[in-house]
Amino acid sequence: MPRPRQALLTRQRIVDTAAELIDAEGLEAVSTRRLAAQLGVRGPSLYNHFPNKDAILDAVADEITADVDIDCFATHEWPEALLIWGRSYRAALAAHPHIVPHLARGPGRRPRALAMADAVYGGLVRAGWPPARATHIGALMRYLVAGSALGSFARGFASDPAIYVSSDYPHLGQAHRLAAHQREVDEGAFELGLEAVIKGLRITYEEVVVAADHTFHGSTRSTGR
Amino acid sequence: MPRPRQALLTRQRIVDTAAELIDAEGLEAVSTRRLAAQLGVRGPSLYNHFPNKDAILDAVADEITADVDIDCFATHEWPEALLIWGRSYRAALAAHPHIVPHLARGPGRRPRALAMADAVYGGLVRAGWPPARATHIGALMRYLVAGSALGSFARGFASDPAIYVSSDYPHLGQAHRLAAHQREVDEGAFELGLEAVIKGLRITYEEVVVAADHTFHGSTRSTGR
DNA sequence: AGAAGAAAACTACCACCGTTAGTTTATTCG
DNA sequence: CGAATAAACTAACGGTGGTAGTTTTCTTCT
Repeated sequence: MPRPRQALLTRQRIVDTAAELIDAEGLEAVSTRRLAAQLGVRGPSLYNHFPNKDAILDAVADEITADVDIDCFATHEWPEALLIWGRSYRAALAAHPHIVPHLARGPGRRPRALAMADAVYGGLVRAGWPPARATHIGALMRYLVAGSALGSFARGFASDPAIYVSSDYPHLGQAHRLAAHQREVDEGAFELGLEAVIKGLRITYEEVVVAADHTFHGSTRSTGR
Repeated sequence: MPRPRQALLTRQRIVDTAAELIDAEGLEAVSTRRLAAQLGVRGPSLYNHFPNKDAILDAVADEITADVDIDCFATHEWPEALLIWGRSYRAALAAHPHIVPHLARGPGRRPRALAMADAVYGGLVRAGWPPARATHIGALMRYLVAGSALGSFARGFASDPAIYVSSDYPHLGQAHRLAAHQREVDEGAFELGLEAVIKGLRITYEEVVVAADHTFHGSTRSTGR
């Protein structure tokens, strides 16, 4: 089949189909040939629209982060903004957990990931956080979001109770039940962590930012508080 | 070459060589044929010692977590224990960051990972944390350790400044420098997170565990909230 | 309008991957 | 001593990401 009268593929259609395949069967199930088949086409045709497979996954990842709320950094104080952003970020990823391992490689050149990093960093610095601390906070939030959305903790436990009855693991008698409650566990752990982090950061903020500001009071530095 | 007079391979030698290869060239560089070549042997010979490639990676991962300090849960109060355990866990993984993506799939059947989960969970429950909370705390710590050891945040930024000068990202002007400071950033973020989490958990502990214990003082029951 | 060039599908490969089957020979066990 | 096991091998299977080159259609330029 040579060039068809009406193009069979679009970047958008490829991205959408890849996302469906990832959600349904996981990252490993996505091969160029399998994805192409789903699109009614042969493998190499994808390379007319993307330079390589990684670029396709990048596009999927970028799309998934499209509706993460980053405006909150312009409209809320930093602690509330972190809360809103973190929850919407996690929700976006948890809806497509299989893409998270790809996403965990870093923002790379995905435009929305960069815009997000920019908004977070900018918001925190504007609030008075020292730049290095702002970077740390952004990284820290990523750890929580990615780990929890991936479900890396509970998912790994087997649902077969026999594995955990060994006397080597006296406290893991109920561990097989984790597999069934994975979503609740990972969401609960995220909420616990998010709130603990923000509580802890408020304390640090008083010590580092507000106290320092008093020392140099009258400086032009904005504190956001 | 048939069976040699002296066996060429040992499980230990395979695991060590795999670990070296992973550290030197990353997870993707490890193929059965490549690993076998490094051992002076052909690919399929590995299957005389391991059932499949995944089992080799599991063994590497388990070895790496060998010297994580979990005794601290028997010898220290829970906040100090979390601090010691978290730091030694992170240090162990950060020494071999390329294995972290494999490890992030969960404890699976790796005995040391299970022993660790057992010690953490047992220690927290013994300290009075409700079982569900103890699970959450363990998961949360894993998120921090894995995310930070993976270097997932800073590593992803390109060292080419040109990418970040776009007016779309007004605050990322220095982002290209993150690539050079990756280790410091990820370690700093981990420390910030660890301390914030423990600060936050201390507050929660007072509210949830101590207060409840006063209410039912003298009872042996642990409370769900 | 007609030529030139780009675009989008294809087929045919390439080297590599994890894994299995079956072979040969050395060692170990009964 | 014979049988069974163990550890290496070769050969092969189906699958992978990706490239080269072909055909045809669509678009663009003169």
